[in-house]
Amino acid sequence: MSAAAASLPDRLGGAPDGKRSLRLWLRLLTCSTRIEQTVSQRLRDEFGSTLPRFDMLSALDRAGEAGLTMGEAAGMLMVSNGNVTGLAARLKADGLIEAMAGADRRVQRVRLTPTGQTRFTAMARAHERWIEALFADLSETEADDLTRLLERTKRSLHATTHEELHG
Amino acid sequence: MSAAAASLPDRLGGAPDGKRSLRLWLRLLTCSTRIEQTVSQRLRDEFGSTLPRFDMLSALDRAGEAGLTMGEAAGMLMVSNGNVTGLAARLKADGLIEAMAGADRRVQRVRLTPTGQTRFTAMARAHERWIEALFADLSETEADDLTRLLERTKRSLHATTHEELHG
DNA sequence: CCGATTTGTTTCAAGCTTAAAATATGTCGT
DNA sequence: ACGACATATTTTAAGCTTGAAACAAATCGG
Repeated sequence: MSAAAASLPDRLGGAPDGKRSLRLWLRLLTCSTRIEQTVSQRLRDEFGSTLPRFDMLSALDRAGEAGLTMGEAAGMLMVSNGNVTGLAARLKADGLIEAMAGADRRVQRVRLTPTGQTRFTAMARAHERWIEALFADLSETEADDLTRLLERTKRSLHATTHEELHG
Repeated sequence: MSAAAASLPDRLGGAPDGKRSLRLWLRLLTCSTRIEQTVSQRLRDEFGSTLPRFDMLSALDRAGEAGLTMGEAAGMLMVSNGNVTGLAARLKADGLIEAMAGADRRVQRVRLTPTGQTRFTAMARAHERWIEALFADLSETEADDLTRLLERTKRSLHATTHEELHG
C-alpha cells in the first residue's frame, strides 16, 4: 500500500476493496447473529416459541383477515416453500393459525386464529421492547445513519445478485 | 450532530425508540440473510460445500498448525459445542481436517489437513471476491461508516445482553 | 374435450442447530 | 488413594432449512 494510493483514491468514493468488505461483512454477521440468538432465547424462555414461528405469525398479522398463501408467506419470510409447509403445520397444531378454503384448490391460504392473534400481540410487544433495549446505546442519529447505510447496502446486494442473471 | 446535542447529550440525540429500532433490525436482518443465502448457494454450486463448513475451515486456517479444541472452535463460530462435534465429524469424513492427540484426553483438538488447507484457500479467494462484489455499490467512506456504526452496535448489544445478568 | 404445460404445494433426504442429559477425564482437598 | 467437584465433549430429541422430486390442480392450444 503506497502513500500515493491514499492520497489519490483512484475514483473518488470508489468501492471498498476485498479486505474492507470482509471486515464489514464480519461485523454485520456478528451483530445479526447476536440479536437473533438473544431474541430466540427469550422467545423460548418467555413464550415457549421460536423465531421462525414468530416471523410467520408476524407476516400473518400484517396480512390481516385475508391471510396469506404458502407461496406469499415463503416470499415474505425469504425461505423455501417446503419450509413454510412444516412451519404452518406446527402452528396449526398449536392452534395459532387456521386454513381458509378458496376457489383455486392448489392454493393453501392461512390466517391467524383469535388465539394466534392474542398470542402474537403479546409476543410482538415484548419483541419490540427487546429490540429497543438492544440498540439503546446508539443515538437516534446513529440509528438513522445505520438504517440509511443498510438501505444502500440492500440496494447494492440486489444489484449484484441480479446482474449475474444477465451475464 | 447539532451543537445542542453535543452540550446536552443525555436527552437530545437520545436512544432510538421502538419503531425506529425495529426498522433498523429489519434492515440489518434483510442484508445479513441475503448475503448468507448468496454465499451459501455459491459455496454449494462451486465447491459442493456449505457456510458452516467454510466457517469451521476458516477458523482452523487462522489457528494454524496448533489447531483448535472443540470448545475454542464453538466459541469462535458462536455455536454450541454439540454443533461443532457434528461439523468436525463431517469435515473429517471429507478428509479436510484431522484430529491431534494431546495430554488431556478430554480435549479433542483438530487442524486442517494439507488437502483441507488447499481447499480452504481456494474457497477463501472466491469468497472474498463474492463479498467484495456484493458491497461494490458502496463507497469506501460508506463502508467505513457502516463498519464503525456496526462496531458501536456490537458494543450496545454486548452491554444490553450482559446487564441482565446483574438484574 | 384433451393432452401439454404451468402453477402451487408437499414430500423427501440430508444437513444444520440447539438445549439438556450423559459420558469421560482431570483436579483438588484430605 | 478417594470422593467430590470441575471441565471438555458427545449424545439425543426436536425443530429448522434447503433443493429436488413428486403431486395435484388449473390453464391453454388445438
